[in-house]
Amino acid sequence: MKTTTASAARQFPCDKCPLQGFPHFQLHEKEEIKFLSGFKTGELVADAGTTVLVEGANSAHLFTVLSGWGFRYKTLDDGRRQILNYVLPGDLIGLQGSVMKEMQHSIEALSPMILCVFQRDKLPDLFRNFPNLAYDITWLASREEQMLDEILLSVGRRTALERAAYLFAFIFQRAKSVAMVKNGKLTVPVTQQHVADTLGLSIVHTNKTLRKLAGRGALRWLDRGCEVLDEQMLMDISGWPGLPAAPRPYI
Amino acid sequence: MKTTTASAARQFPCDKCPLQGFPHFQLHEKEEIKFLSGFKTGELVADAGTTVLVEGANSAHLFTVLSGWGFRYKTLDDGRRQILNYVLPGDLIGLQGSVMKEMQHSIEALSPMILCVFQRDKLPDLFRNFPNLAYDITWLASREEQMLDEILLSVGRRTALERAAYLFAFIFQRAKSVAMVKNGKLTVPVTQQHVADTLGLSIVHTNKTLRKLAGRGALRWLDRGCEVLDEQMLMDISGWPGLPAAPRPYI
DNA sequence: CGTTTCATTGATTAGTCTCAACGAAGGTGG
DNA sequence: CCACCTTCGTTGAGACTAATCAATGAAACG
Repeated sequence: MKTTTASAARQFPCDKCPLQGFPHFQLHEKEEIKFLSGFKTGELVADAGTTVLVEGANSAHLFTVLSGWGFRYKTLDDGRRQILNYVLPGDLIGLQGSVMKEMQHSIEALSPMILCVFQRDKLPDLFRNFPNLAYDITWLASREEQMLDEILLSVGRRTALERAAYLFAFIFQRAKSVAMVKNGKLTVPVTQQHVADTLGLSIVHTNKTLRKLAGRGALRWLDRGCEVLDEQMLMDISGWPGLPAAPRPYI
Repeated sequence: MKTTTASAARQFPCDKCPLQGFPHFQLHEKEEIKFLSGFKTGELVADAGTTVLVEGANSAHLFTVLSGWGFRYKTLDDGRRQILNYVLPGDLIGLQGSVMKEMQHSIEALSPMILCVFQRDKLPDLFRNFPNLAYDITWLASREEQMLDEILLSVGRRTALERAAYLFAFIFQRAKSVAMVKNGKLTVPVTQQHVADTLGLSIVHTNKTLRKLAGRGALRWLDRGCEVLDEQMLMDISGWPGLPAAPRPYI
């Protein structure tokens, strides 16, 4: 397991945060940006395959993803792994570690990532002086919960084919909202092992399920990733109505 | 489907909140209690089987459970149901409906419940003037996320027997922390259909799995509920390390 | 006293897992 | 530059887990 590579370079001052550019992202007040500039302690560049946060660590910082893909996961003692959710630009990670005692899950980079690093001990300060930002954090926590609800429904009650279709429709829509979809197409940088650990299936059965979806033209498997081709077909197969398009905050 | 029964009677003023009595629950400041008294609009008494919150409703209030059992769930179009988590005294429910546009899940009472009802539109006021309470809400949202992480790990990666053992160990510990366990025993007011919809299994297989656990003496199935007998055995079977015993807030 | 809900059980079927093997691609070191 | 190794995707066969179908009994209810 690779360790994270820290980088002191700060390429993105908060008033030029790259997240500002995304369509549904709510902008901050001047005062808030000023505070956030101090709240932010730097940037972390993580290579693909890197573990960004480890379960059990309590020294965790708080991060916002500026670019790249990652995933949250938990493992059982014997090594069985469950991927809980994927992490995309705009997502806040490490809140559990800040609010509770320690992180109960790990986070790993799927692609090179740039993370905005916040100072955990200034969080009370944020709550005291910037109620709107505090509300934003709560909003983001609620959203994560809502995503988990839907993922749990899927893993618990959908068939393998429906589950796989849901997963890629879901990822596609999330990616679309942060401008990662180019020309209606998207390449998700995962292996089939990742997909298996997300869906709660074996890797063999995952392969057979993905081939079915590929056979229908819903997606195509590439070198080391999945190209989503037909969002609508995936939604039809899974019976998933899609994500509501609402304005969203970020920190 | 029964509808909820509203009750105007207010039996519990905030300074005598029954949740104060529980061991790990953090107490509030006087000022906070004063605010909460205004934040609270009344109490809701729900009978067993009653739907407290419906998916899609956006008029939802915010509630804290004062007593009784409930569960959160989602359903697919064809009726397949997934129970997401159980709801016990001290839990805050309806936050998704307050923070996002609308609820994406429903909540139903398993036993008679008493809920503390809050006025959703005063939530910004709370964030503005009571940062500690705002932090508490975030804490509770984080905790829900953490529970969901663990449930998802279980549904995705544990065997049927491990899953069932985990479920009742988990419920037992949560119930213990709010003094619902008497003499080391607990009766959970669920049917096997509830258990099946929690574990992502069919009802037939759930029955066979529960009989195995009963055969080993870990639990006993009663009239309409499950009596947890051997917490340690359930933890051993599931390989679940248990809940951390930390002080927790409530609203 | 019929009706409904819930738990239970056996038989059969379907879905998924494990085992095993192999090919393709990429990386590494000699 | 090539031989070797590793990772990843793929496929088939057989075993096993869990779903479905079907039927029954017990208790609660109106």
